[in-house]
Amino acid sequence: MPEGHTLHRLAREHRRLLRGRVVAATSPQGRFASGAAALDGATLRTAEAHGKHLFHRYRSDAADLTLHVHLGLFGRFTTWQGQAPPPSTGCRLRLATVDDGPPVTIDLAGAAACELLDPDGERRLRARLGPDPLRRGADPDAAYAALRRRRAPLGQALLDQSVIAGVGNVFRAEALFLCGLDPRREARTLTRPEFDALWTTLVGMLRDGLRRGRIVTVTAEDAGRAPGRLATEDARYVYRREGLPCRRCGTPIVAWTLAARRMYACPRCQRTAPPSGGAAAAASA
DNA sequence: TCTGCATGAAAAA
DNA sequence: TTTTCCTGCAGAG
Repeated sequence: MPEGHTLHRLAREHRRLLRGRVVAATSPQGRFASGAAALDGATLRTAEAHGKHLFHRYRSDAADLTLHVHLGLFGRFTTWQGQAPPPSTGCRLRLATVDDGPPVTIDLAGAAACELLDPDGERRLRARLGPDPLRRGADPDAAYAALRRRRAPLGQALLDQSVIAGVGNVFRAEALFLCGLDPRREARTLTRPEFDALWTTLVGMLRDGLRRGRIVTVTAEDAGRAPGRLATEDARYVYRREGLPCRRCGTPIVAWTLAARRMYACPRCQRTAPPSGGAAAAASA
């Protein structure tokens, strides 16, 4: 489930449950044994997310330590308050409070990255990330400038974390649908008004995902009922709906592989052509 | 028990 | 552009 909203939600949860708490850190699976040893007995100062990256900031004796986690496709955190079961065999990192407060245990498994970063390492990592719509001060101009530099298809450019940090496969498909944009168009042909609508849509979707804890893009009007109660497959317009009728026009949704990921779109609702050939394309369609 | 698949991204070729 | 690495789960056999 990890797109940007998931990581911001985890950061918030970890701050709420662990900020100021002393933790015991272990690596039951063993692959983060040395890192866990360094973290053991440290106090969490804060947790934050940038795109799909999560950072825990700890103070241990005199040293400051930063834990960096990227969940990748399979990673997941599991949290217990009170008694926790034994860690699963794949548990890379277990954090468990050892102070007098209420007991909290957080397990991490399947992460693509779980490492301690020094300030320089974090700087290099952050330099590769574009603006994150969920972070204060996110600069849409930087995202637009990056898109205008790319010859790659818009659908591909949107997954590039150096363009906009936090957008994943669900958000890209749904945002492009809602904005009526053809994913195959060259990113650099995007006009400023088109980009502004796309950015606004993404900000809204990410914030909504952060609030709900799940991705629901279908409006109550299009769903015909309260979207909060929709089953996952009914909560989206195009993502994983190949062959099913578009909720707006009834045309079957199409899917293809773009930049090694599945891209979904409505061939009728998403054929906005670049401004130069727009009128002719629309007339012939 | 085995297989395939998943909301990701880096390394290799 | 292809391969590889993370793990857990559902569905098939």
